[in-house]
Amino acid sequence: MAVAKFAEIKEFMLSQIEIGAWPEHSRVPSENELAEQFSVSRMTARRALQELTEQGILYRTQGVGSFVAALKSQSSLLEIRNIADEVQARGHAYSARLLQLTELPCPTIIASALGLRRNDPVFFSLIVHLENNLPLQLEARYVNPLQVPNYTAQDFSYQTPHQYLSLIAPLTEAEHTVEAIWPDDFTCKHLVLKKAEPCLRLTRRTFSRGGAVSLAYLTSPGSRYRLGGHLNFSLPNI
Amino acid sequence: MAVAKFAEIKEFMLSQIEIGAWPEHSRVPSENELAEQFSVSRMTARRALQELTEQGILYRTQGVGSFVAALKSQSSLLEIRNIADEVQARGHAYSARLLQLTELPCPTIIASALGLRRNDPVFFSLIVHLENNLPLQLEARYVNPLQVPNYTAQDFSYQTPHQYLSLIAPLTEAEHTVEAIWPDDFTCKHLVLKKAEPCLRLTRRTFSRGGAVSLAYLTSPGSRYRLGGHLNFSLPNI
DNA sequence: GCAATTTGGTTGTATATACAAGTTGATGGT
DNA sequence: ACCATCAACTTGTATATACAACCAAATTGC
Repeated sequence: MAVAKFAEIKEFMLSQIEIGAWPEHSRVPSENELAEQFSVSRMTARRALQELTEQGILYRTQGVGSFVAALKSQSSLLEIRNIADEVQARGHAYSARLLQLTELPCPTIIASALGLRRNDPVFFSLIVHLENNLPLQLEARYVNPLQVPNYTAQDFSYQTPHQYLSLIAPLTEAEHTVEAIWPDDFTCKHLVLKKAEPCLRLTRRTFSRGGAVSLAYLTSPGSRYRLGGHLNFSLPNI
Repeated sequence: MAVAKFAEIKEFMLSQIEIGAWPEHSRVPSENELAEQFSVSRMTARRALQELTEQGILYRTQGVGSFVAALKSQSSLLEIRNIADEVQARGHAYSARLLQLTELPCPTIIASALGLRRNDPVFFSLIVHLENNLPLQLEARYVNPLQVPNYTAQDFSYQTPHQYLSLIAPLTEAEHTVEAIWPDDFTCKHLVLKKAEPCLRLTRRTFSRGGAVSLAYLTSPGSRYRLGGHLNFSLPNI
């Protein structure tokens, strides 16, 4: 068997969800309906539903049916906090200042991280995120233009890069490192630090189905920001 | 059916693994053997094996058999790096210096984190972890004596608290926050920092089946240490 | 001795069937 | 109008069966 039948059904259902044909919380075909549509036994259709449920794509209720789960928890493992949501969750005012949004020749380090070649065009954005008009985070982000061709046409005062990228290239994987650094003058200036202080720098590389999407450096003053919640460490440190 | 048969088989297998009857990488009964032992069909026995495999408890190879997975990945979601392993993985020499290991009255903050009452007895350890004799991390840890009554009797030059706790009270949950801080004089002294520099402080609260087990403050110089790999953020920041 | 083949055991996929357990809505009767 | 019952449908569990894919060791042929 070239590819298993239950896998075909999964692929079909995933595509329906991705293109929006089956929106969040909408009902998906029952085991019996899928079995008939795909000319398989109920147990095979069931397996597809089952595995999608285990992946957090669907939720099911005995006696009721199967439904598309909320996208945000499409993969709870990959849930990444969006700083705008964080700020608003605290009841504070979120705003952003776009400092730069251009295409530039790709530096070597970025190229290897994004699977590009040196001096290939790459998109770059530089944004300050503010909480109650106080700078909270400086975001420097490189974006793979092959994955997100319209990146530079976006209005990032309306939505954060993270929000936009989540729509265009849904996350399949994310890689992070966290460092404590001494900010350079440029960073100090944009974070409005009267004097230098320890900063937390989160380096985040995100992947979608097609490969690496973006590499972001998120720098926050230690006095104003900390990472929290459940962090899980699963790969070796450097 | 009071409890599903496949669940009974899972419980049995888990208990065998937990008591050590089935060590790591040892072979477990095949689908057919389990089916016969429990008087169920092969498909039911298969389900037990399958689910344990999805949980990372077992690994299976077609044509060969099913085996107990390495304990460290017993729950990949909760895999927490042990600094001794990290250092040794880099091919460097790991050592530790035990500065303090006592019982003391529980401070208020610690009490609420561990589910104790203020001034209840709590264990406290203070350890410096060294890489090639250079201090890499200062570990201050409070341990719930109800969960780990023999904590103060351990020899932590032989194994790290993390290793010991993993044996006594296997992790079911972990909560972290990461901050960039300015180290105090005490920390500077024990990390042998000639002058103060930004430090990464990881606060880690671990839970076992019975509840909160320990609260650890892990402080490392930014120049010598960074957190890396796949970090997943699933709960709100402060 | 060595290589090719066979054999037996294992996991992987798929089917047809049966019944249990839960939800919902319709159909009643009071 | 209200409640109880029932019918239809859903997911959950379990079985018996069949064949495919794969691996390791034994057997066979040379």
